[in-house]
Amino acid sequence: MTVRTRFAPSPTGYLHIGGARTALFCYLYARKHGGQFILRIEDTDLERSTAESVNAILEGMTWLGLDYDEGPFFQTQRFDRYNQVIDELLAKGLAYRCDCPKERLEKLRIDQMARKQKPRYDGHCRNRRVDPDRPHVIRFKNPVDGVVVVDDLIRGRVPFANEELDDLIIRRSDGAPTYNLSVVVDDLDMRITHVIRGDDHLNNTPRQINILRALGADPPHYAHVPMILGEDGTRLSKRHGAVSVIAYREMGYLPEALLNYLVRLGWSYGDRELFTLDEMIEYFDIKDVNKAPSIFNASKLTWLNQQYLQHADPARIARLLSPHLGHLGIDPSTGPELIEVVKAMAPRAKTLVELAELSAFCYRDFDSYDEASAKKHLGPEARLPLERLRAAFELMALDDWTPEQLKYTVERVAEELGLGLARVAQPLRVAIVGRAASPGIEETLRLVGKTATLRRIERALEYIASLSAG
RNA sequence: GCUCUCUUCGUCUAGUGGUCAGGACGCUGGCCUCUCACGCCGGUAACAGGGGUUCGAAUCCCCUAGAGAGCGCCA
Repeated sequence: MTVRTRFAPSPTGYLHIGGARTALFCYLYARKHGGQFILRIEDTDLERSTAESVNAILEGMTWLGLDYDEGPFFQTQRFDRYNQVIDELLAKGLAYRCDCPKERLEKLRIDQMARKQKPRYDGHCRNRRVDPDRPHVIRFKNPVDGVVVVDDLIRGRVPFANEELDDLIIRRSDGAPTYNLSVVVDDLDMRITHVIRGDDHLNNTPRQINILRALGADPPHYAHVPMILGEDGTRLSKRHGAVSVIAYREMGYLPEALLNYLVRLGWSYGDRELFTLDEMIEYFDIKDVNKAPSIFNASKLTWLNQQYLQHADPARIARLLSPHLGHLGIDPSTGPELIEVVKAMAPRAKTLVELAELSAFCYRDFDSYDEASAKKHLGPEARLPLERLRAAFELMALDDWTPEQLKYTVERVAEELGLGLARVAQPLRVAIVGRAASPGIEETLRLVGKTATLRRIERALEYIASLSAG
């Protein structure tokens, strides 16, 4: 039997970090076994489901590169099928109509809580005849005794006593089927072999198995992956900052970095930290996933992103960087070749956003000097080196404005003045970049270009003069 | 409250009866060096607690504590 997994988010928000990891695990497991990965949108909650959320989820999946073989399927388009199954259950006496008013249910719950019992439906309508023409819901007749065992690929054997379960609603009074029913029917119809999903569904699983059995089907394999928690150890939510996958794209993260981070959350392969998607597929096994929840650690993600930024194809990074430069009001076509800028700057940036900021000096004059850098390198003693550099640069032909010539020129000026290279290169760097950090000085000069270099040296000289005057 | 689940450095993890408890991120000392980043060498820091079983326990059993999830006409 070929492996078939599915990712089944409900479109009530963006694709979040936890969902993305579940999707990744489903994807990897299917790919590893040469099976199929299916996307299903669980939108039976008409109240909260939105088209925007569907788009956001699709966008997230596409960005991450988690391509699915079938779908997206929408549960709202399968209501007829669910109702057919519900009617079948009804006809076979495996489900029943219930018209218990909400007040009764509410009172029941309060009484049970008061008696320190788990709130459960008491089966009041199990053997009553409820008029089909009056408002009612359909409940599944859960077995009253015995044990359901969830044989989980990650948790192991988890037995549940049927007496802990109650007769859950499978069709609402408005005729819409509920989650537990539609999931079961879909997984069955879509021939899902491995249900890989969040930990929060473990308690639902025995109910679903019971429905499956009532339908005469064998349950699929289950794997419940632990949750991802925020820095404070509570369930990841908006107040922990960015939780949507798309937010990470906006913050300048690479999809492969996010994927790499996510796969290592709850899973490992020896001491290995870096994985390409193909390597993940090769090494991943759902059985190796940890049982304990893990805390989302942004600094490790950032480190991974830097690793990928360092080794990614410059042409691709250039493409991804353009919009971020745009946000800063920079048009890359107005300056040095973007790909050259990327080659020089990308290894020093942690995100695309940072890369854009660090690269801005190549395209426009900076606003002001970094205070500490100016204080350290643009004192009176910087005047002479800068003047000599200006003179030397002025004499250079545009054709000679190459890293080799520039390096030679800077070194020569230092030599002539009997200064260490740092005493010359650093003032120059602050003069043309605005701060004391940049690629090698010759590379920096080349990117800035002759005109801007001379203009900025002039500015630095004025700055130095203003210090002694002021 | 009830049911289920989980528990190794701050964080992600390796470990499946005998290890100086390993790696990674972070933090940190140093080297490299025109600066930054990278890289390299080093440091920091953990078996939740208590009982057993065993010659020997992070590893097996029990209890306690803490954490998470579920208990909806949400998914």
